[in-house]
Amino acid sequence: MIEGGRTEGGQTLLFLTDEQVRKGIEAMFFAYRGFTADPDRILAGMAYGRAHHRAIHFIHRSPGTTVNNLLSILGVTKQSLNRVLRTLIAEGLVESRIGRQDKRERHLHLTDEGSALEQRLSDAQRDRMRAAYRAAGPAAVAGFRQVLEAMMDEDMRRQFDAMRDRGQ
Amino acid sequence: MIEGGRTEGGQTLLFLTDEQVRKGIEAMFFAYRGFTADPDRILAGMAYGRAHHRAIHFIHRSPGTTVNNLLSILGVTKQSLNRVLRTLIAEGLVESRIGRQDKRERHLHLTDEGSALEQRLSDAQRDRMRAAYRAAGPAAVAGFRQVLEAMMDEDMRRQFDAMRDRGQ
DNA sequence: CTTGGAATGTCAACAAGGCTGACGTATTGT
DNA sequence: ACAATACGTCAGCCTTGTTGACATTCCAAG
Repeated sequence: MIEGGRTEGGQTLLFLTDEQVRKGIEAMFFAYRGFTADPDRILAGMAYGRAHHRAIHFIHRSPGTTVNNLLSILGVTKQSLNRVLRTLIAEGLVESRIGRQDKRERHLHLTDEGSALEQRLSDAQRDRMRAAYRAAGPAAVAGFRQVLEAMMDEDMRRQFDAMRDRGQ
Repeated sequence: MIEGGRTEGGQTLLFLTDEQVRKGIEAMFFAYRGFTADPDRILAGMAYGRAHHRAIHFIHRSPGTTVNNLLSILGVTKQSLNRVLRTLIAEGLVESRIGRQDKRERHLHLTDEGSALEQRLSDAQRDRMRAAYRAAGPAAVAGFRQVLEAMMDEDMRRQFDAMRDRGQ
């Protein structure tokens, strides 16, 4: 299906037709829809959307992160993020603590209620991801991650790799 | 990194920590950003957006497709799609031909100008995808596709597989 | 100690692109 | 003749992104 060859130098060559690459593009499109479908369904009833989910996810992932840090991870403007954070704080899902060293900074934490929602959302998303992983097998998962990482922008890859170090 | 085992029955078991699955989720998030970044940049100057890109892509992919068909592929309402199609038709990028057998249907085609834009957009996106494929290697690409397909909703997978048959 | 700049918050206005609901018009099939 | 289908359109709403302008608070350098 996808042909690969090796030169003497050991460099991998891929003989990819435009058609094969296009299938990859479309797979990405459809898969991302599935990827967001479950959290979207959960959030549909509430006054929250995908933007709230993303904020909650990364606050959960990096408790105490600053607004600026979150900004660069999410890749949106502070005004856009602020609107989301404001509602989350007002609704008691997120707590914003003034920094101790630098009192300009706000450190963000999930409240118990926020953690509960995070759990609900990520459970749904993780279930789907886990099912996909199981269906595809370990080798496929490794390849999946490799291609995704190669598809990121430089800055994002750095962010991602930095999070890898801190993670697990 | 990701451990896999096999039972006697031949069924693959994956021992995935929540952490590993979460990394997959975040990889998906960051990669999708990269995935759309290039077309977004191109479209930023024009009066078009991601929605126009998607319509153009699938009209290019299935010339003569009907509005209803496009609707179910894109997963949006007809009002939403109509807004996009209206501008594309008005700007002369898309042509809408009344069906011959069923005159209620409109068959959509790209004009030369529409094809030119499609080319620009997909060139950028394909370059990135191709680079990622090359960086990751053939085995990784196969795995990538397997996981993506497993991540889709049922209906979408059917759509996708149907397009596979017609494709290449 | 003053001041420039950084980090944050907030207001206003706007646009893209989703959505629902309602309605109109051809056309087709029963 | 009539119901259903395919499509277009108007109106209004929501989320989430954008820019621009401005206030506040604080750190750090002069």
